[in-house]
Amino acid sequence: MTIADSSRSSSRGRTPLTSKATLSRIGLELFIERGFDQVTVDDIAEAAGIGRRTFFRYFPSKNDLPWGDFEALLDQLESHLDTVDHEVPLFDALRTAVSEFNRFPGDDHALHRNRMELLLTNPTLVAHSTIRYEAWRTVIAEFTARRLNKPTDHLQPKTIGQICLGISVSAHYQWLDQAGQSLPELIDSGFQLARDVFLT
Amino acid sequence: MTIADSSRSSSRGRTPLTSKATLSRIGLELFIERGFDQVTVDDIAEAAGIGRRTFFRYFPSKNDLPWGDFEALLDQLESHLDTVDHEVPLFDALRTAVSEFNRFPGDDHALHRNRMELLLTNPTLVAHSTIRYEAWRTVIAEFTARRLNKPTDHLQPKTIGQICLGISVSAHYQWLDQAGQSLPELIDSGFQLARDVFLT
DNA sequence: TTCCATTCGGCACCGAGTGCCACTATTATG
DNA sequence: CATAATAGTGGCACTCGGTGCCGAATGGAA
Repeated sequence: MTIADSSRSSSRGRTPLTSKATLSRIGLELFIERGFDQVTVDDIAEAAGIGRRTFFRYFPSKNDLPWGDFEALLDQLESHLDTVDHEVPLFDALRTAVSEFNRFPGDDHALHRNRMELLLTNPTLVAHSTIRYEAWRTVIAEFTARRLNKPTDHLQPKTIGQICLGISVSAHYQWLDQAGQSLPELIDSGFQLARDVFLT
Repeated sequence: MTIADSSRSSSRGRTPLTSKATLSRIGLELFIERGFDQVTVDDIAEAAGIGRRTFFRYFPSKNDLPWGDFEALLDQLESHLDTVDHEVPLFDALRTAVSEFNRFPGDDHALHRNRMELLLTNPTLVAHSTIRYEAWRTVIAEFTARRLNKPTDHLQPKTIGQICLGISVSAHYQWLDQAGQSLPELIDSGFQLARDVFLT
């Protein structure tokens, strides 16, 4: 078992000095404080009390730090989609799922906002995000493919995946630009506004 | 005037040893032959007969090489959109514009295919592409904003920009996967298939 | 010829990321 | 308790992309 795995139940071997979650938190703090490009991996490693080499055993790159446990959120989205009633029209199912995927309970609003500001503002992170987005799109595409009775790699589900991501991303930017608006509602609006255009 | 500018009409100073176009061609050849990650900037500089330092005066990064003169294509898209009749529904205007933007005359099909394969396959290039895409989306968003009588930074035009890009990209992937299909037609289909979902 | 603008490219440097390997901590086993 | 097996740690050296600096080379203009 490698160190990158979250839970270690097998007992042999040295105890890890830190965790992905801890490193992510420390890194995020430094990034928010000084800016992503002004923080080196050495800085993070030092702040976490580990060696630079060890850092790269927890995260494959500095860019992955701000994402935290994105996979968990993805699983959440996936299992939510599994439970959607078949009576619900595809459009509404997607709209609701994407919207709810971005509803965060109470107190981590500020943190989440800072994280998203980083991810959507810094050019390096914006570029790197494409890799994360792919998994997200796949979840949408698979659901859509099931609903439409088509293979996952068909043009239609793939396109819908891209579109949902596009709507979500552009709502995020809007959310960052203008404080006070609810992200889920912005996403919902995005779906509606897009539909308006598609109806000519 | 800097070296990055395409035409140099002012006469003073040393004559440039090469050009962006030449460098792009040389780089692309090497990338296709050996793979993007297997070619270093030193390799390209050597093949072009210039110093490594000079390379970075022509291109800000190795990642920018495969794109060639993308700006020219963008201008083309923009000026095409300027001439679209106001009677044409927005959806059709976008569908046609994006589709035609990806119609390439005759003989550079193979080259364009290789270039796109590189850009859409290599992770580094996929990541870097986001930067290029932004300009593309802006062209779409500005047109849409004009049409809808809304500010460019409004949620709707931004979202439409993202969506058109998403449709285009997913059609590109389809085009790469299955030979023999026309890219413009795939894009056209993508728009239609997306519309189908949006109509529930 | 001299001046000036502009390109060239070597050099030294930085930061991300990797392969290698010895070291250390921890648990299982005899 | 001793020892083997296992897994994390981190130093070292290296590659590669990218940048700042600065002097050398080039070619038109005065």
